[in-house]
Formats: sequence, structure tokens, C-alpha cells
Amino acid sequence: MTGTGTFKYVQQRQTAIRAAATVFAEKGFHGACTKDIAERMGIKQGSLYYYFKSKEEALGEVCLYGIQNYVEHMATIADSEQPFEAKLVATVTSHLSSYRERNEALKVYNDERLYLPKARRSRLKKLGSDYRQRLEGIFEEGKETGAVRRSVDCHFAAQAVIGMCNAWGDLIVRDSELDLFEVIQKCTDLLINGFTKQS
Amino acid sequence: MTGTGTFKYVQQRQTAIRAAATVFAEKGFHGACTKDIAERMGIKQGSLYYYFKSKEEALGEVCLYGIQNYVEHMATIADSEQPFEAKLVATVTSHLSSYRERNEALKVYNDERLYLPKARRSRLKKLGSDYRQRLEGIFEEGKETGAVRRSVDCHFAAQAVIGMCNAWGDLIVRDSELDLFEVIQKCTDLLINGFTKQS
Amino acid sequence: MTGTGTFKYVQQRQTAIRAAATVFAEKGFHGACTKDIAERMGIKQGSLYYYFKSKEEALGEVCLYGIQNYVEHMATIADSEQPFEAKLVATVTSHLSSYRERNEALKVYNDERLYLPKARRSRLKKLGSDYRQRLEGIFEEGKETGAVRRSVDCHFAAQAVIGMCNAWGDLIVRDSELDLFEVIQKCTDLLINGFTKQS
Amino acid sequence: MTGTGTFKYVQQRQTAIRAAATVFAEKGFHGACTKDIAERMGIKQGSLYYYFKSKEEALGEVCLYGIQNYVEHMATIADSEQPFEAKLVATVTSHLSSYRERNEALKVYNDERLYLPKARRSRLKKLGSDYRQRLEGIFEEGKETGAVRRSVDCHFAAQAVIGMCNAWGDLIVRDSELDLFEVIQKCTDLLINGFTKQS
DNA sequence: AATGAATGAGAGTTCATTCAT
DNA sequence: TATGAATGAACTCTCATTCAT
Repeated sequence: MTGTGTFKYVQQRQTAIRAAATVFAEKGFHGACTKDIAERMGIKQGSLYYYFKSKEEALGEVCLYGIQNYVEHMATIADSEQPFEAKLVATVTSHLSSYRERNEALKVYNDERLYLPKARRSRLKKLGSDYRQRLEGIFEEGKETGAVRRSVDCHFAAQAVIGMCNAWGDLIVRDSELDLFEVIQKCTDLLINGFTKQS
Repeated sequence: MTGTGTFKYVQQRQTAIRAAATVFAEKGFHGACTKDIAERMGIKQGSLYYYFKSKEEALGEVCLYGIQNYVEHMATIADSEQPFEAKLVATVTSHLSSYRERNEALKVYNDERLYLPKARRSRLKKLGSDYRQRLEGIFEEGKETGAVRRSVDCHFAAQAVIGMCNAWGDLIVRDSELDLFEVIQKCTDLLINGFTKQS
Repeated sequence: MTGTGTFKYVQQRQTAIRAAATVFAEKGFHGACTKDIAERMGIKQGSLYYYFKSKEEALGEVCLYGIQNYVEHMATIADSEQPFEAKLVATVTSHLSSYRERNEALKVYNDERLYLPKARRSRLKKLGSDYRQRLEGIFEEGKETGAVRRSVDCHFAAQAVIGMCNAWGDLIVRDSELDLFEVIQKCTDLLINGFTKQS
Repeated sequence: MTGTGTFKYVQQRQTAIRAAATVFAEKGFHGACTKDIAERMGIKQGSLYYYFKSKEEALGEVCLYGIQNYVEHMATIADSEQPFEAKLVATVTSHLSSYRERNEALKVYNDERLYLPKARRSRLKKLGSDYRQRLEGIFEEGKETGAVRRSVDCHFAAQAVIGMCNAWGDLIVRDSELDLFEVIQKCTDLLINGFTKQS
């Protein structure tokens, strides 16, 4: 790996990451083989190793790519000056939209990251924790302004939002006909109002 | 294969299924190897094939074991004579409790079933659909009795409940210290009331 | 690797070690391939791994096999009650005979042991040092009894004997027509008398 | 390939040969890789092929470089007008000094030459035989002048000298603290007088 | 004179699976 | 009912080599 800096190199590496994302998402890390990845980007199997030191490194890069900018989004949302409900909508929108755009990479992050070597996994974990903590912060803010019920456990709430988004994310990835905005709207409605009739 | 029906045979097969569940849950179907499964139940690799025709069959059995009685529960719940909210609580309770008892098998069903050959997968799918449809039914009933808001999309609602339960199920499997009943209570609270202040 | 204790297992493993010795001796560790080893013993490549965890382990076993009983011989010789010259003859005989019997394994020990992982290498090194030290001891004894000139450096002498035996060992392995006893006799003659005319 | 004759080209090729020598000496021919060689001389892997047609050719050049001038030395020594013992000292000195200067190349010649294609190997072999024959000649001369015992087998003697020098050469390469002249002196002492007390 | 990119052959290793015992 | 031994296919990874630039 010499031409690490070249324009073409950087570009091809991106292609490789996306190809890996697709294949890992479909077959899982262990079920996928490097040949599939290489073929998907139009090179031969061995050539993949010009871009990744190992299959594992490819997984790492895919995971990183998957969450990176969705974690960044969250920072923007959390720091913005909006009422609670707007922030919640923004969060769900960002999260689910990510699934449409970086669909596979995000799915891979969720399902396969645990096959990463410890060192790499904990670096990613930090990013994930940041995300959850900021979301918790949004709920706490909501409690202070009175938008959120006092009885709500903010830690639980953040986890639940993430869990639900990921569950729907899976469905979104699998079924490309799903109307993204409908899902977003219904999710936020559930999170805000629950299913039962308001008295 | 002589004593296929023997008591001991049946019992050992159950042991095998549970061993497979554990191993598949931890390493995924492709990441796991038959040797691991065999060792976990104290027999040698080759002997596994006395109980399963193939690794794939083992996966099938695990998945079936994973959802079987939780689907049956649902039938009971749906057919019972209770108000909407009670049925919802019962559903969440049943679903999450399953994760504590058959934890791994259920996780395997969720994460690995797609590696099953088509025929087998669609048989399981039917069970899954049954489950979702009955849950949808509960929501529709709720609407009729006025317990559920008219604006709620029952299909979406059922999916959302399942998604959230699975997301928490994952956490439950991973972290055995989580208080199951607390989770159940908070989930139902969210589903019923949402997070925002009731007016 | 289960049947570690079986008779057949132990026997086949020995066969494997000898096959590996032959192949490593001929092509060197890195130049050899596991397929060659397997074929030489009449099994398929993959089956080799029933007997060795890795190619490297095979190398380790070959090296051990190569020096083991020749180190043991040396202990017997050193502890025996013979005059210096008899011990020297015995040493050269034992060393060179080993090359005829375990020819390849010994060659492999000499040429390839440095490709072993550190841990294993140092365990072998200890055996080698033992050998040299005992040989040194023989020379020191020789000095005391007056058989060896006072000016001789015993450390150097031991090293030289070993070096010469290995050099001839190589030739012996390569050329199976060489008369072993002639070589032994000439070597000891050189070591005892040198090449020049006695005054 | 335009500037094949250029001064810079010739010089770089020498650098390449020496780099190859070092790497082959350390890892063996098959254990070494062209990337290592390239890196050691500060160029990229592919660029090596500007200087060598193949890895094998590199090995050939290294071997040649290794023995060339030490064979030439021998011619000078053999043709000189000196008594036997002086010639023997000169031979040992030349041989062992070579190890200090061209250490790796000579080691490579000894250990790896057999991986050369036949044609090239036999060309080198001729050089080696020349060397041995001239050395044999020295011993025969010695016999005629009465310096060497009549009972000595000249062919064996030459072989033994070479063998011992190579064995010590190995140690010299490995341990750079060894006092070269001490080794030379002790070797010649052994070859001339043997280890036992002169009567 | 040198390099980045790619290739393809082959290596070591793993593993589901089979089968005689 | 279970096992030891073996297999063969698949997979990851390495590397000598090529070639346009």
C-alpha cells in the first residue's frame, strides 16, 4: 500500500467501503466473502488488499462510515435552539434518512460491529455513546421545559428511540418501497402521543 | 439411525438445539462452527450429525424453538376477553419474557433466519405473520372500543411494537442485569402514553 | 484434534513428522508447501491439520525430533568412563550417524529453526546449549588428564567440532553414497592430529 | 530500458544486489519478499524490476557477488610461492574475512544457491569446484614437500577446511562481536596441530 | 528511472460433512 | 449412540510480476 494519498486511491477506497457495506449487509460479515466485495466494484479479489489490510479492516471502515455523519447530525440537532418536539422529529428524521442513504453501512454497524477486534470496537462504541447521551440530554431539557412528563426515564427513552429507529431502519433497508416520510411521521406521533386516546 | 424415537434421543436433541441456540446467538450462523456446538453439549463434532442432517437444519430448529411458544402465547392473548390496554401489556410481557427464557433462540430467529433456505424460511414467516396479524387485530379492536386513537395506523403500530420489543430484547440478552419488569413497564407506558405531557 | 491419545493417531503423527522433515530438508521451510508433506504421507492437504495446528508447529516437531536423541546420546557419552579420545570418537560417530538416520530432521533443525516463533526456538536452544556444554566438558577433562593441549580453547573446540560435523552432515544428506565410517575416521583424525606431520 | 549502461544504473544495481543479499540472508530466499528488498534500498516494489528480471535473477547475482572475489583470492594464494602452512593461513584468512565484508552474500551463496535454476547453479558450481580443487592442490603440494602427513586424504581435507570455515562464517555473521583474528588463529591451529598433545 | 495500480496463481487454514467402527 | 479419521471445497491472504504513465 504505497499510493495512500493519491486522488484515485482515495476514491477507489471509498468505492470499496461502499461495496463492502452492501455485501456485509446482505450476507453478514462471516457469510460474506471478499470475492463478492471485489467483484461488486469490478476488481479482482486479490486487489482488494491494496485497499484493506484485511477483511476485518474493511468491516471497521464500513461501520465507521455508517455512523459517522449521523452522529455528527445529532450534535447539530442537540446544540440547536428548538423546542423539544422539533428536536425529536429532527432526530428521527436524521436517523431514518441515514438508513435510506447509507442504508447498508448503518445496518452493518448495528449487526456486525461485535465481530470487530476490541480496540476498534471501543472506538466506535464511544461514538455510539455520544449519540445516546446527547439524545438523553434532549429528553432532560424537555423535562425542564415541561414538554416531557416528569415520570419519564430519560435513559430508557433515548434507548427506546434508538431501538425503534433501528427496527424500522431494518425494514426500510429491506423494503425500498416503504414511504420514508410516512414512517417518520408515525414514529414521532407514537413517541409523542402514544397509541391511546388523549383524554 | 435406529432409536430415532427413543426418550434419550429426543432429550439429547433438545440439548443440541439449545446448544446451537447459544452458539448461534453469540457468533452468528456463519461465524459459529459445529465443533463449538458439539463441545458445548459434551459430544464430539461428528456426533452432531446424529441429531441434525446439517448445520442449516440446526438453525431451522433453533428458529422454530425460538418463536414457537411465543406465537402460541399471542393466540391466547388475542382470544382472551380483556380490554385493549391489558392485552398490550400482556403482549409486551410475553415478548420480553421470552427473551429472558429462550433468549438466545429468539435472538437467533431475528438475526439469522434469513440464512435459511427459502422453503423453511417461509414456513417460519407464516408464524411471524400470524403473530403480527393478531397484534394488528388487537389494535383494531382497540380502535373500535375507543381505546386507541382513530388516527393510528394499525399495521404500523404492530410493527412498531414488535420492533421495540426486539430492540429491548437484544439489550436484555446482552445485559443480564437489566430489570425485566421495569423495562416492560416503561415500554408499555411509552406505547400507551407517549413521552409528552398529557394535557 | 480429539483422538490425541489413540495408537493410530500417535503413529500417524510420527509419519507426518518424518514426511515434514523430508520436505523441509529439501525445499526449506518457506519453500515447502503443506500439500507436499501431505502427499508424501498419502493423505490430503487438509488432513494434515488433524495432526498439526499449523505449518509452524510441524517445523517445531521436526526440529525437536531432529536433535532429541542425539542430545541424549551426548549425555551418555559425557558421563561414561572413557579416555578423551574415545569420547571424541564417540561424539563424532553419534553426530554423523544421526545424520544418516534422522538425516533430514537434523538438517532442518540446523537450517530452519530460526523461522520458529521465539518461545519454541528458545526451548530448542536450551537443548543445543546442553550439547555444547557437555562437549566443552569433555575437552576440559581432556586438558586435565593431559590428553588435550593446554593452549586449546575448549569453547572454541566444541564449537569447531559441531561446525565440522554439521558441514559433513550436509554432504552426507546430499550424497547418500558417502562412506559414513570413512568420514568419521578422517574427521577424528583431523581433530586429534591436525593435518601436519608430527615431529 | 534505455540507460542500461549509465553510471547511475550500474551503481543502483549494485545497491540492489547488496540489499537483496541482506534480505535473503535474514529470511532465506523463499521467506523474503521483493517488497522488503525494494524498501531497504528506498525504492518501490515494482521498480526493482528495472534492475532484475525476476527474484530468481536477484538471487543469482547475490550468489555470484558472494563468491566471486573470494574465488579470485584463492587463485592468487594457490599460485603464490609460499610454504604450505602460509598458504593454509592465507586461505582461512581470506575465507573468514570475506564473511565479515560480504557476510550476507556469502551466506546466501551457501544456503540458498540450490534454489537457483539448474543452468545458473552449475555455472556457480564450477566456481566452487575451482576453489576446492585449488585448495586440494595446496594440500597435495604440502604432501610433496613433506609438510602434510602422507595419510591425509586431500579431497577430504579441502572439504573439511571449507566446511569448518563456513560453519564459523555463520557464527561470524550472526555475532558481530566475535574477534575475527582470534577465530582465524584458532582454526589454523586446529587444522595444523589437531587438539591433542604433540609427543 | 520510477511508480501506482492491478493481477492471478498459489499458499495456509478452516470447516461442514461422511463413514467405518 | 458416539467417535476418530479423513476429506474437499471454500476462503483469506500474500506475492512476484506487469504495465501504462
